[in-house]
Amino acid sequence: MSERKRIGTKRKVREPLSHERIVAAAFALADRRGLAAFSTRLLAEELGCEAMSIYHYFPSKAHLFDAMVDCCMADIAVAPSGDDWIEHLRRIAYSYRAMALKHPGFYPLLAVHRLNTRVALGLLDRVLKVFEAGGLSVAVRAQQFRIFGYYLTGACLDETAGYAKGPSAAEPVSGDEFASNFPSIAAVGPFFQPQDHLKTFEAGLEVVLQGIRASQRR
Amino acid sequence: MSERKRIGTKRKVREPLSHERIVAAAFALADRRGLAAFSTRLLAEELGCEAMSIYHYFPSKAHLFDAMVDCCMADIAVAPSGDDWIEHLRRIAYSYRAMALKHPGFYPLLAVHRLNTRVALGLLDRVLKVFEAGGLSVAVRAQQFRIFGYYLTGACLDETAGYAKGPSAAEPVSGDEFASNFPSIAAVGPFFQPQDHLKTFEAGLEVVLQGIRASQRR
DNA sequence: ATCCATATTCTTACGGTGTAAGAATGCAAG
DNA sequence: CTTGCATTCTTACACCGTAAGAATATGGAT
Repeated sequence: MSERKRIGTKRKVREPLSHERIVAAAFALADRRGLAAFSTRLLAEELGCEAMSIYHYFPSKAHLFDAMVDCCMADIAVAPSGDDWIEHLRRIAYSYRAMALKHPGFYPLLAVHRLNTRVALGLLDRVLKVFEAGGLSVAVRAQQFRIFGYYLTGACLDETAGYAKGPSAAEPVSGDEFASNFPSIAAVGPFFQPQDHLKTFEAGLEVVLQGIRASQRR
Repeated sequence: MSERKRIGTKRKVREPLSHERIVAAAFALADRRGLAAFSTRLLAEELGCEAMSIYHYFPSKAHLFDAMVDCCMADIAVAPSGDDWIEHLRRIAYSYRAMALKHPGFYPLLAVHRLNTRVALGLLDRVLKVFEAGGLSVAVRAQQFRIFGYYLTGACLDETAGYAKGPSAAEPVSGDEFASNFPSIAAVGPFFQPQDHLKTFEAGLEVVLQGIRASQRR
């Protein structure tokens, strides 16, 4: 129905390519089929174009991934939201997790990606300012910032690519063998369900935040 | 000088292939050149054979990776080492980190790998038994076990593939721009050196262990 | 020693990948 | 319409994992 589709009465059934449309399609493909299945040719198919057309917008697959990382980072809300800096960190943590869960297929790449674009550095800088606002010395906030990041990365990685989801060629161990050979795992199995993830994330986050708050007195 | 090299006076200059030799060469290649550069053909070159010869020992690259994961898991010491279960967890954590740092190039794969081999499940089972020894209820130990794992994964991932080491196509931001646009990162930069990693890991680990101990009273 | 069965290694080939080079097409301004 | 530029496509190359089967080595039976 859009006017641009019928200029010159030629059937131009496709939206023209753009950075935004390519990134959106890339997320759709990565999150639906997984990173291992991601390829420029499949992405082109998703976009209704040829693989090389993508290269007019991104000079390489790595640059496209950088743009996707930026898109994720820009999604994380770090605007100040109250007077308590710990509460501010808590909100950042939830926002970060929400971003990861929004892109479960792509997140494992983000978790191991070098964050040296301006967008990503800007986010890290703003998070560090929250630690500054808490009055932590430079050495302490360097340390606590990293610990905060360790926890977020590990938690989100587990929720998106963890024990139950990562790749492996080994055939699954049968239920019977499981119960007899790995009884301790079998016992906690019922508590490793998706509906428990949020509570677990919260519990760990509170411990980490408590550690950060305690570091204030140093 | 070994006797098998000169049977029949033919120059048989190469050790025969074996699971162990292939896994060792795979670690050497992955840790030296990184996972992105890892290929069966390069591995074959490292071994002095043709790529397809590897397939006599491992039915696929994924199976080889599984074997490498098992090798890493078997490296982690979980033998009981005293009466305090928290101290036991602490030792497991240090052992886990040592394993990760021993294979910095391979660890990022391990971090996102599905752990469903018997060796890996055996390790997880033994770690869970430590939580049982602490007297935690099944629901609580399921949660605390995961939090423990989140922290270890995130910390080791950062030390092996973190901010400074992951892949990215973006050209690095210049020092000048860094100082003026990302002053908070620039301030903590001097405290992001490898020699600080161990102290940071320890600090975060103690916080997590404190949370685990606190969960005992529930 | 010879023969054979088996284990080990290599050769060749196929369909996939990222992407370099340049040709074809579309479009907006003169 | 022509010209120039932005956009898209075609073709091609080197590399990847690995299927299929040929070549070779090895160790036991005769």
